[in-house]
Amino acid sequence: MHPLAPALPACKTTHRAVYDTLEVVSGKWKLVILAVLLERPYRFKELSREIGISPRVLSKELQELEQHQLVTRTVCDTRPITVEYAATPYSQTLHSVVAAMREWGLTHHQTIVGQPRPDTVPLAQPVAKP
Amino acid sequence: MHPLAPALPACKTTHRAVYDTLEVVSGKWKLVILAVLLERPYRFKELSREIGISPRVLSKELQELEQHQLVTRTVCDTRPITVEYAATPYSQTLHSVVAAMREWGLTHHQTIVGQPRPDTVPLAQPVAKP
DNA sequence: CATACCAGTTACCAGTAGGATACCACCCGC
DNA sequence: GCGGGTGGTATCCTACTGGTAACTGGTATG
Repeated sequence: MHPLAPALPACKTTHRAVYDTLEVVSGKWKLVILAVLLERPYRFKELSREIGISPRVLSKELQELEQHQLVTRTVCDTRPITVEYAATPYSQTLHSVVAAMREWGLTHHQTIVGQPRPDTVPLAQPVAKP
Repeated sequence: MHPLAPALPACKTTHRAVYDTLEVVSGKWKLVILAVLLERPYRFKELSREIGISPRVLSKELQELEQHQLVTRTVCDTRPITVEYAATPYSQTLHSVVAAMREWGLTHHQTIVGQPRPDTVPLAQPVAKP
């Protein structure tokens, strides 16, 4: 499996590895953001609207992801200047994690609710609060 | 992929599914506990010592996992009574998530630190506090 | 009887994650 | 100048996460 990994006292190795991963992608949003960015690059506000996260929090999350080399931030020389966030090659290594969570979330939702999410519906934004 | 899944407006579907998953396994410990329990059943204190989590928090996490049908709690009729926690068949469906995080954690640690974790060392418990 | 282990529970408390809201600077079209 | 788009920051605040410590109640061991 991992050539450098030693005798593998399974439990210790496993739980520490999972713990290490969680330290990087902890919190309510990091994996969600990553999941979205792994599909295609997004701009800031676009991302904010897409997943429904306030700019303050999004900004913080993106900075942390950038520090961990999981996303890149590129300023595009357009008028209105736009900023594009994209998943890095390194974050591709998280793809299996995200994919697994995606699959599980889909089937779990059906297990609980008994029907798939109404994804294709016009999906009125949570309501733009009158 | 999922027969019931419709036209798949990829982004929405993905981020919601990941979000759903995170609602179940959020927090610092749930996935760690699950990772360990997926290897074999554990008793309460055993688990507590293994991953270094206080009884209060462990108790709460286990209850939540139980509510989500991800672990079972069985009281064993031994003297000192022991309680065994085990992963349910349903939690097996999370195995790919845990496995992916395990793998990522292992390689990530090497990427950052440059060497694998010293797993096999005697691994003095965080120090049993005198 | 004292001590120790089991599986928790309760009380207390600090740090923070994350939400709401407002605001800034920049550029465009009108 | 005004309104609307961009990408954020600043401020404030609350609820929750999670840690420590102490305590219960049962059984076993010295």
